[in-house]
Amino acid sequence: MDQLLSPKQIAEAIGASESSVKRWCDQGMLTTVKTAGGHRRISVQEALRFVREQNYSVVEPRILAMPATDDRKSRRIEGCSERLAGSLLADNELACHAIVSDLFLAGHAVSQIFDDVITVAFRTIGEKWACYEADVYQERCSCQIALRVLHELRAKQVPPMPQLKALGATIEGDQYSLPVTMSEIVLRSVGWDARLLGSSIPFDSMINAIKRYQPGLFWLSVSHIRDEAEFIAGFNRVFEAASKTESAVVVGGRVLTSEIRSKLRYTAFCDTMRHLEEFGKTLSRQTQSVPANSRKKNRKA
Amino acid sequence: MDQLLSPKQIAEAIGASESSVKRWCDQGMLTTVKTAGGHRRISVQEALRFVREQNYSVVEPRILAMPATDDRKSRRIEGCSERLAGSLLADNELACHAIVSDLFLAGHAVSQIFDDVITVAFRTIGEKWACYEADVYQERCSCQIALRVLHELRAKQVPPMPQLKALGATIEGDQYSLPVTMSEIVLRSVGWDARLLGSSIPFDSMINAIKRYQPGLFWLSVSHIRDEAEFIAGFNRVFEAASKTESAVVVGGRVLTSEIRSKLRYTAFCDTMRHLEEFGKTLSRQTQSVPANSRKKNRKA
DNA sequence: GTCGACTCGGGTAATTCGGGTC
DNA sequence: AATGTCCGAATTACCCGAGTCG
Repeated sequence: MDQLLSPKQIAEAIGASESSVKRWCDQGMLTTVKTAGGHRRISVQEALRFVREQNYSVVEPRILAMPATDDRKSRRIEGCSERLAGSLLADNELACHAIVSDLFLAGHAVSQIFDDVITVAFRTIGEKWACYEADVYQERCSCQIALRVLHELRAKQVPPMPQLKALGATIEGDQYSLPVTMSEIVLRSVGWDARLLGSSIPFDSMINAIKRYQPGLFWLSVSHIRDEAEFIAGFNRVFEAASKTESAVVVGGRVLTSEIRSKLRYTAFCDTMRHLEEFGKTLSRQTQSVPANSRKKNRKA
Repeated sequence: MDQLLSPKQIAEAIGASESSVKRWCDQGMLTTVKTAGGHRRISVQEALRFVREQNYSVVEPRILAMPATDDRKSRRIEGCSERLAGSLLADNELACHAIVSDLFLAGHAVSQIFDDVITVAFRTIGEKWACYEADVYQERCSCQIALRVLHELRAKQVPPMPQLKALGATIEGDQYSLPVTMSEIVLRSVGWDARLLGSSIPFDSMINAIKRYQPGLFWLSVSHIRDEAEFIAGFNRVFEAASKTESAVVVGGRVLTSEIRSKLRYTAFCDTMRHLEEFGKTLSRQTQSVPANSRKKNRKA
């Protein structure tokens, strides 16, 4: 468990430059181990000692603190879902932010981070809950933390262009805001000006919103259905309204069995965030090129 | 995340000279951390706390990552609720952030911003909704925006000290997350390490959380009651559990009529965020001074 | 063994320190 | 009493070709 960290990681953790850390090592303020090739390696304990004593300062930006810190592995997707689940259950918000933000900065697509890390972590938590190893409040508290992480991620995205409107919501009685928020961020990552109406929106209100905004895309994340017949009827009314404004309708959610889906009319069903990303990308290319009388460049590759 | 700034950057941000900042640091008016080489570093939150308390004006808000406009006019509370309601209904998220940031920078207490601006704005929206001048989706969409604004505000607060634990939640069936999130921020502003469990938490789960965390304060924001008798019974069970761990129990919410309140046992009922702030301040002084065998200074003036 | 990412060393430019003075 | 400016010494940040890690 005693991980060794490189000067660069230490530098990131305490918000200093790499060369400062190297200098501190060489001055003996920070005890190092050397690899065969002469690279400096610092143990987590030593780093923490340095932060606390040598220098009465705080570890601020990153993980250093509690969770088993990581190597370049923090840039890899593998293993992150377990670490995230652990940090969520341990109520370690800082670590959760660090895990996701590292992956994002390393260039992973948000859809991938969501599918392979966040969704998996919450599946793990859900299983523990089913086995009575975790309480409801832990799951809810984890959701709160995750929402804050998502908000921060959203704030880091480049602002969308306004000509590609998308609207999203969950149906009445469905309070699960995590998936629908992830969808919003995924769509924004591929150029849509996606706006979340919110959770638990009545079908009639969705129709009003579609009429007013005339979005190119309307998405619905369904995690809970109160009344199946009512849902099917309401949903198809939404689809009709969307047809009139030529809005694509995308649905997702694991409660939508193929049996239910067979009774629904929609433009696309997305199993994963990756699917949604692909669909959003394709549709935006079309939407952009077809009515684009004004000769505008397609956004960057 | 929360990065550290040098005295020069702080000086630039608030339009003072570098040596003034250094002096303030040395006098303890600004809490600093030091690099191994003895250079001062100040966190963004600390800088914001300082300008808020000392009524300094921020010349370069971007350095402190604030979306503020900081016109002189926008520092007054009056008129802000109307502007906020307008910006929310117009879906202008940036403007909403700016309104709140300006007030925050100008030094208004968060409790005041919540009571006199955000709550009032949502009351306005609610009235429009009742008169069919606004749709459900607008109200929900406004909530989404407001939640993001609140999250950002929360991120700008100085991190709480861990010895003052507080937990909060809404009861099962109550999905109104705005008031309970505002409560969290208010408590954090007066020194509590407040954590929101989430919305719609079953009473049993609250009791588990109280047993595990043993918070000094437990708060409940009640915006909707499904079954009155059930609520009263469940709530009083929570109060009992809280008594065993000597946790204060605070409730708020306009659906709690005096008739219902008469059947509840609690430590305090708070009508407004200001009340909550006052109560939180008083209780934290007690909690802090009573078990303080270790002679520690009360947090600085 | 190849390869991309990281780290080494060392040099240089830009900041910051502390103190004294206006 | 508080602020702003100036200074030599020390510290930190940025850069880059060669070597190392995984």
